[in-house]
Amino acid sequence: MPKIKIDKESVIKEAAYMANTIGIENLSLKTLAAQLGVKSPSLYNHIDGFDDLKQQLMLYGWKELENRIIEAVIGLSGYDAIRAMCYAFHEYAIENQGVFSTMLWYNQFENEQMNEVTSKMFTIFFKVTKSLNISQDNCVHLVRMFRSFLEGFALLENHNAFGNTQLIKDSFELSITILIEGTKKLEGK
Amino acid sequence: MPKIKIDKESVIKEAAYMANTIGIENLSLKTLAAQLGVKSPSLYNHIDGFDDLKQQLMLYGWKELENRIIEAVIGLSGYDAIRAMCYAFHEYAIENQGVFSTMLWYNQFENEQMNEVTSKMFTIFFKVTKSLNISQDNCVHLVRMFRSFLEGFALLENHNAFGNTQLIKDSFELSITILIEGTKKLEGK
DNA sequence: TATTTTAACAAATCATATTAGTTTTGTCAA
DNA sequence: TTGACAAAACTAATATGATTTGTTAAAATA
Repeated sequence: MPKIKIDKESVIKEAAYMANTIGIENLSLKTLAAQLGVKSPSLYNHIDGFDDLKQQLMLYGWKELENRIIEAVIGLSGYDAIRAMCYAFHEYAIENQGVFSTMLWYNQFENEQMNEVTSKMFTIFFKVTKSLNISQDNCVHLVRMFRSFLEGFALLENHNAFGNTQLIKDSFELSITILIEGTKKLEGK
Repeated sequence: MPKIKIDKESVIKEAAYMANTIGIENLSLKTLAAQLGVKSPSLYNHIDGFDDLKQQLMLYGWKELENRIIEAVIGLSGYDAIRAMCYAFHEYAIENQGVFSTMLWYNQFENEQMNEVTSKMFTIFFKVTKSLNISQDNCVHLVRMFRSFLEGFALLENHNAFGNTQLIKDSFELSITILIEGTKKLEGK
């Protein structure tokens, strides 16, 4: 019988899948290894332990999200582009709850890779806001504002912190509208 | 020599202190017990395990924050009140990082106590927005928007996800201004 | 084919949470 | 004052999962 073969990519992809389906809090090296058909020590040939796995998941997620955002923004500009990016962010966060939670939690690892991957993502945002005749400083503030709102909203929604499910879409829509209206006031400043 | 005596309150307070100083991820029953001068099994006379402890921390935090918010809003009304509440929220979240992270993470426990304690807090917010001649539905959306932004911003700031430290206060200030300006557009709707 | 590398494995170790059962301490009623 | 009792500490044991170590089999390379 041939040995089961895994590699870094399959480990991370399976971990992402499991995190999204059974929840990040139920993901362990033991269950992940079992799912892959190996024993948990074998995972150490591909990752550097449990914390490293979660960091990999975080990087994986930011890259995936970046792709989604790039796709979403194609052919759009200005406030339409901003709105589309926000919706793409939200959609990804809701559809990939497990991975998204690592993206929230493991942004504290201030290494090269991390800064690179998130800055790359928010650079797209940044470029759009700069096209709106808003000062560089204010663009930084705006990106932070949108990012804070988007991460906070998705976190709360994923944790069922909002009551009525139906109204959540309305809340998101209205919030984005308010943020964009507010942003318009910064034009020329 | 008399035995060391602890009770539920001292356990939770010490846990809160430790979470805020050494970080929630370094808090364990072992270290907490050591800090209190007892052995970890003794803690089970006062709490129901580690998960319960974190849930208690979460409740403790929301109650503390509620008090801060109430204090902050005294004598103020309308948008001044909203602004003051936002600053109080931010200040608490930054000064109590460990406890705040349990408040973010453990809002998924959808039990009575939890709903009660957060709804109580956001009811204050809610009352202020209603005084602004904004429809009930839109008040719900607004509270969610502010909450999302506030939790997201503090999460990111606490995790050093923003670069330049100095500009963070400016980002917060500008963001609140934008949110409030946007809110004004809902008056009469 | 012979050698080297890769990566899976079993077994052992470590850390922490948790449980079970024992002992100490203080309280309160007889 | 004393003896029963309850509360809450303790020790010892168990369970689970991460991690380390050392072994081995398969695959790759020369």
